[in-house]
Amino acid sequence: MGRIVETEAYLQGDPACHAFRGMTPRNRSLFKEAGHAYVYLCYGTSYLLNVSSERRGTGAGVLLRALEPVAGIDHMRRARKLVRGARKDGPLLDLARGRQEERLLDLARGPGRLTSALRVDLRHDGIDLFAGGPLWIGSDGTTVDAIGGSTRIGLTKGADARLRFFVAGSACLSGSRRLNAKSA
DNA sequence: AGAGGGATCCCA
DNA sequence: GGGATCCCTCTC
Repeated sequence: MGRIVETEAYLQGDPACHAFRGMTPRNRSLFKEAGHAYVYLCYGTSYLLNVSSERRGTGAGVLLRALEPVAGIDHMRRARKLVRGARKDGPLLDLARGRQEERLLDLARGPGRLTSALRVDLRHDGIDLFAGGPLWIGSDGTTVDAIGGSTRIGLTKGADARLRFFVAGSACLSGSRRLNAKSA
């Protein structure tokens, strides 16, 4: 379990949004009612987790880019060591091949690390994240002092839109120092 | 900063 | 069916 500290919005009519050219087999979860998972494989190396954010039929979502680990730290550590050896056809567990222990604050810092730490993959694509399922989002009532904003990371199209949002001052943010300034 | 990695989707 | 593209990560 972790606290979401960094997100990016992908809107209707946004060239960077996977739904920009309409519904396809891959992106169909983005068109679900707000609150459903859209998971896809990025660069052949990382699963990325998004949350659909509009009414059914409108393709838009929010990418979850970083968590501050809260509970289940050991599970995350173990999951993060599997990245290199985890294949569909092979055994999931191969701790001996894992890298060295990772810093707590880095466990879910970055969208690919986040899914790696939580073991999110294509099985979670399309599920309702507010229905008490195996992967879920909720509130513990925590509030934050300030939300920062910046341009989104890793894009060519739509790179100027300031649609990245983060908990100002969090130690668990991905992105550069400059982008993580309160208002970059 | 460079390589790896694999699915996806557009346009022949 | 080819090829550019991609919401990244790790290791050097």
